[in-house]
Amino acid sequence: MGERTSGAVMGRSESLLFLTDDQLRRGIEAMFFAYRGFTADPDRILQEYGYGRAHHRAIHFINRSPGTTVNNLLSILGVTKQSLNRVLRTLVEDGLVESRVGVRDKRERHLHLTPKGAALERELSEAQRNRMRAAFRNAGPEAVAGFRAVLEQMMDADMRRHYLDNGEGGDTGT
Amino acid sequence: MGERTSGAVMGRSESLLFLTDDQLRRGIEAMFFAYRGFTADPDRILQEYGYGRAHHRAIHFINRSPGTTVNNLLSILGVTKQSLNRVLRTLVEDGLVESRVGVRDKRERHLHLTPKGAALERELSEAQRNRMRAAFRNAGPEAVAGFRAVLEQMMDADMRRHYLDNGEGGDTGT
DNA sequence: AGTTTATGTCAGCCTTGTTGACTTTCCAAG
DNA sequence: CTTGGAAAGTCAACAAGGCTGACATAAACT
Repeated sequence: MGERTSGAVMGRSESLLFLTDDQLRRGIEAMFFAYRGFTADPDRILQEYGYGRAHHRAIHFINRSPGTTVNNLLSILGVTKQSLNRVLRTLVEDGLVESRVGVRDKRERHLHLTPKGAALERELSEAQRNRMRAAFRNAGPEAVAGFRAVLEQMMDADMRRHYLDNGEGGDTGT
Repeated sequence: MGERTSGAVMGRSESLLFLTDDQLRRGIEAMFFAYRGFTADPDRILQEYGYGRAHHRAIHFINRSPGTTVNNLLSILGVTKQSLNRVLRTLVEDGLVESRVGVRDKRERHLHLTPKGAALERELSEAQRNRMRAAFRNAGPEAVAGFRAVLEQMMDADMRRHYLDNGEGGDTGT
């Protein structure tokens, strides 16, 4: 009985019950099940249009940073250029994304959503935000702060950069 | 300017800043980047063995519920039996999983990890727990409670059942 | 002029999901 | 005892979306 706190030895310190193996396992499963819920609604919508999660990711980050380059998108998404290109090509062909040759550096392509692309983005993000909003509302502001704190710690360091690069926030105005 | 709180109209109520569209978008990206980190370490290990994430999921839930049936696993993982069967077959062939014919109902197969399977499970979950532990420790117990509260709200209702079916917990012993 | 960078593209491979069709086993109800 | 249906397994075919490797082009940099 009692708590196994694998790894570091800790001398029966009271306040570390949240680091027991069982608590960690629960955290792991929470991530697994929650991520499924998190993607479920957009996935349903995407299916109607014949797109997949990869298209959603591209659309999301182009919308977040209009005019972003292919290279920047690659470093955010962490896939190969061949993989991204396949997705991007269909989005351009279908008229959801516009690829503009760079002005200062003509090698670069700057990506923008067309009105049609922006419309799909709105549909997708609305569905996802609805679920997130319900979860946030039911859990309360304190929980939301904790949620974000833990997730931020869970990211790879180089991804945290992309996450913090916008919004930043810091204090929530307490 | 000011906060757009899409969806429900709310009369400038102070305490709902955490429900602005921008906060929700930040939450969405936090999930995206964190899930990548969450799976990164196991993915690296699995690659060495020639397995994928699907194998990890099967191993995890067989370990959590030894003797579980294929059908139960299917409802937890939410994939088709063909998909699961392909993964399960390789795990059985490779001697990581044992599939025992049911005693009471001989149609059912009860799944167990072999010592070899348990060893891989340990290696995988240790890597994943290490990251989770570091995130929990850096964020603190309050944040962990919030993290779990939000994730639980984000799950589909029928998945919450699988999540709560073990551990349960409720209070963290305040 | 030569090198590096940004992008695109072709070809082929793998994992992991899907559907559909079919079989075997075996419990349980008629 | 027979039969219906559930549980499990299998085969085949397919698609999405990862990957590697090789190669092409244009532009920028040195």
